[in-house]
Amino acid sequence: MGRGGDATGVTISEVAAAAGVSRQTVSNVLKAPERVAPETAARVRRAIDELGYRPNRAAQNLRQRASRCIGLKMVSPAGVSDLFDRFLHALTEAAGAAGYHVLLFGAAGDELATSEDLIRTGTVDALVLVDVEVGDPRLPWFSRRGIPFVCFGRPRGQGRGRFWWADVDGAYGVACAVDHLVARGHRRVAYLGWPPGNGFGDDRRAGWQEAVRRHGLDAGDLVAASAEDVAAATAAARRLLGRPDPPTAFACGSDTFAVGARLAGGTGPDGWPNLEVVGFDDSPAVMLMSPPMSSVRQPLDEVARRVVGLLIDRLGGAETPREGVMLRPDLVIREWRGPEPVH
Amino acid sequence: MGRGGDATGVTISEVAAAAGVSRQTVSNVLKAPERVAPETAARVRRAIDELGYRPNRAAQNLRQRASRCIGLKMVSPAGVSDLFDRFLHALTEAAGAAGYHVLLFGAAGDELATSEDLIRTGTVDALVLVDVEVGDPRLPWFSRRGIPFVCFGRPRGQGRGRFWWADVDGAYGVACAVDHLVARGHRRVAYLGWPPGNGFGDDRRAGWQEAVRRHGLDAGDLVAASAEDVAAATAAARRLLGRPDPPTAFACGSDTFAVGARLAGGTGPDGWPNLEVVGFDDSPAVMLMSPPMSSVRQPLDEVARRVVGLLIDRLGGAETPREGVMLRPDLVIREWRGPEPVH
DNA sequence: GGTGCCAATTTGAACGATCAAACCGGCGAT
DNA sequence: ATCGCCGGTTTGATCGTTCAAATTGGCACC
Repeated sequence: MGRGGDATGVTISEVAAAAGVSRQTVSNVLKAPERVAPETAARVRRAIDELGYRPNRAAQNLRQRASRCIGLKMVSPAGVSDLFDRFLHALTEAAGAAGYHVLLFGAAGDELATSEDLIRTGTVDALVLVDVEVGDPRLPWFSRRGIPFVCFGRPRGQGRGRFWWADVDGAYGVACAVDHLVARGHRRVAYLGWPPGNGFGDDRRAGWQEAVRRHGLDAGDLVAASAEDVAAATAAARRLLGRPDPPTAFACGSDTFAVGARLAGGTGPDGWPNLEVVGFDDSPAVMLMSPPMSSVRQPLDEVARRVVGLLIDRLGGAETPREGVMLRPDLVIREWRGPEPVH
Repeated sequence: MGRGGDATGVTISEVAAAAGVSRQTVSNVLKAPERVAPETAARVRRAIDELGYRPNRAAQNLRQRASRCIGLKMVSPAGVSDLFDRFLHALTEAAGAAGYHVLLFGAAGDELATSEDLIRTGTVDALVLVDVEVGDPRLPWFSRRGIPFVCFGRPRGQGRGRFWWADVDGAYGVACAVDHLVARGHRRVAYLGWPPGNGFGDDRRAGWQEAVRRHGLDAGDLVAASAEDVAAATAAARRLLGRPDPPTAFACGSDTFAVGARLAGGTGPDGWPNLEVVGFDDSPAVMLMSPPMSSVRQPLDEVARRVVGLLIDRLGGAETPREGVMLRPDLVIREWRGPEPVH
């Protein structure tokens, strides 16, 4: 169990001496037990336990030319969604399960240079990129320099097959939201999200479009866009609601839009909101609304596992697949209190 | 500028050969330039740039017996507050400014064992502990084993002077909230927070108590407690509001309580809430309420800087200070829309 | 001209692990 | 008896850096 004491290192040589074997045998006991005679292994293991030996990570890293760390740039906490937080949690767990650690680094300064430095110094073996934008310059830049990375978010506008990525099918998620609202009896289901040009924004809007067509609804122009903040979203939703044949429900590109839409709908005399709205991301804020809001939830645990899996394949030298992984989100349905849809 | 190319290592020996000097001289150019003749230094620097040399981190770590990483256990994202997220961001920046990186590790398994392992293997030099509880077992356990750590949150119930910590004065923050409400004309200011026994909960309640006394208000028993979730908080606030002389405003232990209190107060015919409430933590959710809620904001950037500063002192061998740092939060005031206080 | 000293630079030896190759005794096959 | 082989173990070298001590050349001083 080790005698506790100070945290300074017991080396493999000390263990070897204590067990009366060579360094290499100790190493074998830990890394390739099948090469060691059982009784020798037992003796070595006892010495390891008694001395509390733990292999020095820096020495391993130096020899093996790997840090078993993956780097992630910290992004500023912004907005109501704790998406990054949850992804980070999932990534930490997934990486840990694969023997890797997550090393965070700051946003200060040039991200490209900082990232390259982490790789070149061997501080991390690879990078995880989040918030991948249309034509994201990081992808070709890292790729050209041989910097291993995997994206959360499919690369758009630069050839699918050239990078490794995992992503969530936003179109499918919004389509589920529409399906749900239609099943609840709504016929005029609007969409509120980002203006065109934003990659995942376009994707989510396309999901609404597809579902609306599939259900044969005459809601083709019930679409609004705004900046992703509550005030702007409220104003945009209000414009749609002011039309002669207003929507009775909204599917939204994010929870922030959804909060805006619900505010625009106002509340009835009983205090319940007038407008049924489904959000996207399932942020903590939407559960503590009253009544709580349904929202599309991204399978972040699975995304993180896939990202780590791809990373390990990539580091293992697998040049072949270079393919992305698309995952399906779930709609988290929360009971509605408010007016039922009427036609 | 480096020729880019693959990410594999250029070593210090290659630079030395290119510049026609010894390894050590290259090292000196980087670490102790005053020992090197200017023209030699220039030549070496040119070689460094041309080859794109970057020192190997593992080799440095091995030689210097330090990883320049600090470990932080990822805590599960819970509740409406993005406190951890923001602290993590601040810590990453503060650590980066001091030449350290933040290494995250998962919560799976035994935290004590996992943490000790990170230290013993030399993966991290020190730990940052958050969510320090009353009589937290981690503190004596790490301390006994010589594991360097600094807490965000003062250790309670185990001798102030024995550990390094930085914390935010919650009592002061709540007192500010009360002062603000009193200045706005309220005379019956209630408190809603955690039941007694929780360290920072008691602290924050004490701040309310002190302020209420100082203002000579007869609000001594206007205090309620519940679990920290919106439903429970709403119920608890409702009980206070149902009394013969109900409070006209609330100071709360956290934003979650505050959301509950505002919900319990209900809204008037104009849609604005009836009850003026001040929260704690300034989470993103409170800004997007309507009207946005005032809240006490913890100075997390400063906390992180102090934590890193203490850590470096600690690692530098400073045994003397062993003192905590107490920081003052700010009240973020947001314009109130709703009934003015009446007596 | 020898001595001492200083600045500038080099050499040798770690740091702690692991890889590759060598070694060793014993046993079965030839 | 010799050879080859094999499981088990050890030896030597190496990863890339930095610390500590040694070395060099130059210059002033007595």
